[in-house]
Amino acid sequence: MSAAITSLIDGLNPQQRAAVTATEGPVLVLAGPGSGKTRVLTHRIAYLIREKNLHPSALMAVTFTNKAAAEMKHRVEGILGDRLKGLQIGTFHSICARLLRREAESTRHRNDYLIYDTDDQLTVINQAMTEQNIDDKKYKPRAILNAISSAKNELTGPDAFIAQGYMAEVTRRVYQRYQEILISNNARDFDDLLMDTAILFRDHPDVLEKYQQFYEYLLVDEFQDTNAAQYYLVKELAAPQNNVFVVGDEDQAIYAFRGADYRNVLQFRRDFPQAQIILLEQNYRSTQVVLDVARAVIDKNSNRTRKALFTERQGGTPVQVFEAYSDSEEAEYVVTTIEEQRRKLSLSYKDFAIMYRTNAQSRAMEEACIREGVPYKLVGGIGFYKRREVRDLLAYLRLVNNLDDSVSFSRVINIPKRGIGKKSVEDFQAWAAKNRYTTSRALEALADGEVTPLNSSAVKKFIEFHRMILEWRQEASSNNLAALLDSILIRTHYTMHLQETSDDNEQFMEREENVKELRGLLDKNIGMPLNEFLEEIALVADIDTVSDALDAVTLLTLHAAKGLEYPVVFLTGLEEGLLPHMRSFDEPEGMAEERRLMYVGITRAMQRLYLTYAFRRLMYGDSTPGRPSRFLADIPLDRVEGAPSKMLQNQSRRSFEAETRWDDSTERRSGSLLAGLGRPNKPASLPAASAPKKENLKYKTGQKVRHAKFGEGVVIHSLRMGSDEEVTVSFSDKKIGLKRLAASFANLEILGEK
DNA sequence: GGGCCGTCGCTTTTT
DNA sequence: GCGACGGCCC
Repeated sequence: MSAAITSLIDGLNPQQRAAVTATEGPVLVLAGPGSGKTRVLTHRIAYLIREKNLHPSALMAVTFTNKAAAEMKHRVEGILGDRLKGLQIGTFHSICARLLRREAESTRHRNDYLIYDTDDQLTVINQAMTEQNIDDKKYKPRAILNAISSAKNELTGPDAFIAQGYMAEVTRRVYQRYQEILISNNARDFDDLLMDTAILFRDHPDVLEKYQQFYEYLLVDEFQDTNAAQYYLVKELAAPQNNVFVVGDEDQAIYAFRGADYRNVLQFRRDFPQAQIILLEQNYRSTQVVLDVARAVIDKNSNRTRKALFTERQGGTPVQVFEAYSDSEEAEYVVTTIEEQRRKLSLSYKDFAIMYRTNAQSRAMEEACIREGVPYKLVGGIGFYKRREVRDLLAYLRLVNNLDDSVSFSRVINIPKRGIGKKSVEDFQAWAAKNRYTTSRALEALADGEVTPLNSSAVKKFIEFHRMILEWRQEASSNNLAALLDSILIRTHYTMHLQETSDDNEQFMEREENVKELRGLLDKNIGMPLNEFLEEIALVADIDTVSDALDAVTLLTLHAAKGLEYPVVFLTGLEEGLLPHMRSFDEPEGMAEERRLMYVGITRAMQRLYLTYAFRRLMYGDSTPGRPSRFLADIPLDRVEGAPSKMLQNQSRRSFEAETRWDDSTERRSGSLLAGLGRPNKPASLPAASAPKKENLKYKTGQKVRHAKFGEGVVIHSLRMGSDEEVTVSFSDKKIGLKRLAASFANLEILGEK
């Protein structure tokens, strides 16, 4: 063994070493969080290239995000010290997208096909529904889209879709038409990228064989989050040698909603009984305290391989729990704590992450960051490519690339205003559909003077628009995309349009800035064919665009946090209905996934972990009461420390004791702060709000009250304590904050309902 | 065809 | 609390 090889496996533990060097045949690695799985993957790639003398192009590595792919490539280059020409590394979607372009002649699309995102998909769904007179009040387009997406992820095409029941029949009809429109538009949705590749392999054994021979070794990361289509692709490509290496952790499966099925891990063992199974159990990321908390949460899930995660980093700072009155107080606490800890521990802003279940929760955090002057970077939310002006201009670019894209066509045909209204566009599309014309064919027919239901002035405007696009098409062939965008901006007077449609100057400037940013992006990619540029931006994930260089706090959803790590992590909004999310209350599998989500969040923390929740939270514009998440009740008390404020500390401690103690007596909980813990319960029936009425208590949640000494405040909740009533009040004087008072002594004056 | 204004529904999570 | 959409009027 050469010195270079030894250094490749030096510093790896025996299990990691086994995973790196087990090159032949199927291998399944079950890797706990922080167990050095990326290290294993990169070293394995390097090992295959160095030791097995493999050409990089004979390797295919699938990662979960483009960011992870880029990082992996970078790290392998760091090990090998040279370029990895031809190494295929990327997400399933990006790898399939490229493959489908290369093999276009064996598919139903041309190689300049477009990739539709969710908004585009909904436009097509709506069109398909309108055409068939399906009421979108009765059948939610979004639900139908989800059903179609699930079907595709199971590799069920529109013809194989069997409808049982009325809803399914509606779905079947929409699916049928939806797919026709996509093909006619020369467009694919995300799921088609996978399904069409699978179909290609099924119907063209010669093509499949070519790739089977080309890719001698396969590696798949985050295997627990693969769906049926992806698993099919892995299995097909791996054959016949089956040099397939998959890494996953069932406890981190959090994408069932998009068709992922962690049982693929079990399926893999069944399909490859000769597979080597390697467990990575040593954690190099977190302290023992963090791991204890993580374990306490995940151990409540059944049907899993229990792993004995361990670390050599004994001890650690106890997990801090903070109970806030409102979402804004929670945010304030998080941000001021970051500032305080950053100074105390000499950390950078980028060492901190704030995590939450839903994107909507980012708002309060952002506002607090702005107030406190803490720099932050937001992952997800309304991303750059979702801005109206960016979408408009991209629609022009997409049309230039592919004039059959009816979605982009109907988006910009009247932007800026050209006097072509909704009615004209609908008539045009209906006429095109009736004649089975694609959009470009229909436009040509108009120019040829074919009889249409449109009036002559409308026809003239359509023809004019068509000509304009064709001219840009000429320009696009030079691959100077920034110049092309300039032509579009000038010819359409787009800036003027922006000015006219902006509410104020501030909004106008912001939008113009976005246009400039898009132009900058096009300029950076000078020489890149338009189609490739469009493909690239269609497949970027929010997380891909986050800069590591920027020193700022990261705000992200728990889903986006997968695979990342931070010295200090804040898990926020730990409330019933949020985490676990109310949408998972009625399915045990959904609840188990929420728990895994919590587990993923906890295990991102290297040194310090903060868990926070709020009594009241702004939802849909008004404040609604909440209760601490049931998952908090599973955390061992001796790993936890209360909030810094003395009073809240007591409150918090009491809550936790209460939770653990009352875990098996649901009845006693009603009317208490922790009512309903451990039991599915819709926030609509929150005992905090409804129980006092039932028990005929004097004070009700939300009431404004005055105390002789503490001043004015709001009742958080009230509960019967023997013959007396215990009222918890949040006083407007911040120094007083929350108080628990005995009603008979406190003499609270009721000032009215909120 | 276009602009204004009121109603409604909404939120998981994402390639 | 906000954006999408439908109804209404010019």
